Amino acid sequence: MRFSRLLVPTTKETPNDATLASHIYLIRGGFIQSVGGSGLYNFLPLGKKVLDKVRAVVKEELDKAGCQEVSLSFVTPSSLWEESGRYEKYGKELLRFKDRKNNEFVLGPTHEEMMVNLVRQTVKSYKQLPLNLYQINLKFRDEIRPRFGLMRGREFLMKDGYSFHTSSEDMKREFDLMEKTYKKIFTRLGLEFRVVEADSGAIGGSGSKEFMVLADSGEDTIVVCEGCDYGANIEAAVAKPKSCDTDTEIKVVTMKALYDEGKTKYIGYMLPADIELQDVKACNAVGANDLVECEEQETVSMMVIDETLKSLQSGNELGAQEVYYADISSVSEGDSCAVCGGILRYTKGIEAGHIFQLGTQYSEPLGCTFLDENGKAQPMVMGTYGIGVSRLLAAIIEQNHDDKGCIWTKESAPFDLHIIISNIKDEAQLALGETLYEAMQKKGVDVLLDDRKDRFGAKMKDYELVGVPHAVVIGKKLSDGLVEFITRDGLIKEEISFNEILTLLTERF
RNA sequence: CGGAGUGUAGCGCAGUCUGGUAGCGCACCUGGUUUGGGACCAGGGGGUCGAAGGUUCGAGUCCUUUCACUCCGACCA
Repeated sequence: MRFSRLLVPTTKETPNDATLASHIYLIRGGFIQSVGGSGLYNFLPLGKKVLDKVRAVVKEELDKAGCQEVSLSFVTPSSLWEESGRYEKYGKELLRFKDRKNNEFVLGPTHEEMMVNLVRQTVKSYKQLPLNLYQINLKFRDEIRPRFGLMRGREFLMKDGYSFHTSSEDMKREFDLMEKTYKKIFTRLGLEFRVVEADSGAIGGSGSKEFMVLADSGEDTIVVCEGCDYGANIEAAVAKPKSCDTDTEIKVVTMKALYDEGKTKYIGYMLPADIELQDVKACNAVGANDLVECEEQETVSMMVIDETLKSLQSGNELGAQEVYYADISSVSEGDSCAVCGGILRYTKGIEAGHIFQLGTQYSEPLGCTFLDENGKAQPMVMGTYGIGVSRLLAAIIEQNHDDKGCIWTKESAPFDLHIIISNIKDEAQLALGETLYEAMQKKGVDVLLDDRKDRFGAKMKDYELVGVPHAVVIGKKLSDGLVEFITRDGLIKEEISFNEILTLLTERF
């Protein structure tokens, strides 16, 4: 591609709403364009190229693991969501609308219902299982507060996969396979990441793991062990229980739990005074949709006692109708690892992937069953696996940038090689540039030739902003027989004889 | 949903207090000079001032209503 023909609106100025490096450089580098704010973006040619490259890596690894790609209708009849019970539960993030015949639809924020519907209509026998289907398609979530560019847009590209099994053992085998596959994907994309234990959130299910790209700007706090590879989202992290005895000081935190149809309950949470209540664990412990803070209550309808106090507290003296024990304590930095006893630390991560063991949570209400060897109908056991593909672009830049711009990794870069002709009026420079450009193209290297009339400085700034891994600069020193080979990561410049540059490029690419 | 703020050219902003025919930088177009770190000179195009209503001889500016967006918090791939 010739730069002079490429639509890359790079800018000097940073957009005023951008605070994150990935947001700033994706806009400034002309990869994406904001659509009237509010978390919607157009992908310009460069952004689309990167998106396609990332998508290709995801697809390749999934296909190798035996998954099959499909594409589901983005617009989904509301009736499917009513069947699963999520039409009520999902809340305002779900964009609902009507067509001209007044039929109700939703714009898919995730596609469990749609995929289960597809499978229940086509799969009837245990002989057809297991099955792992996925798509890489648009999702829409009407986020309360979209921000950070591609990190949290309302419309985004997501890979969502769903597997169907005859038993939970087989589902767990697939779950492990997906963990391995995801690790390969993130490794190929050149990301530093950590697989952590996670809370299952609104999608539901039991075991779940998140793939966290490590970056200081990440929105999630994760707990990692210094001694072993234990890692967990702070919402799900567990530490080695601290020993408690009758002298341990106790506190009770009162919260209001919100349930379907506007029902509320007051819950008392009892835990050691020096440990903070972990909200997500606390919410899960009582099966509520949400917890809100409230005034202290004289009586509560339910008392949840932290497991560390199990042998010491009965809870009866507090007058609660029901008493449960659960892990509701949060993990602090410096706590001991439950696995190896090492020291736990906090770090920040970007949630780029999430895999769940779903079980029969969707297959049962939606009647997705198969006939087993005895001809008996059984609900399929499911797993679900997601990757935020457009978010990955942001994650790659968060992890790979400097104060000049993007530094794309090999498998994500919009081009393999960037050739800069310093002054196109210099015939020798122009001729060498064209020669290299043609030779590389013939070889199948995706090369960008900066043949614009601009001055050297402007071209160099654009190169640094766009962030292709390698560049050749053909400039002033050509009169001494030299060109420059640049590695974007670190901006390392090597002077090469113009006779040898073609050989070097041929070897490297 | 709570708190704060902003809507004026493609982008970034001034002008609003004190009403009087729309301005700056970047970008864009034309011509010329320039070519190793976002060039310079000269000329040029581009706006129902977020929307609706009101006050006034006259509204970007004052009043009322409304919409949108941004930032800070509680939720999420």
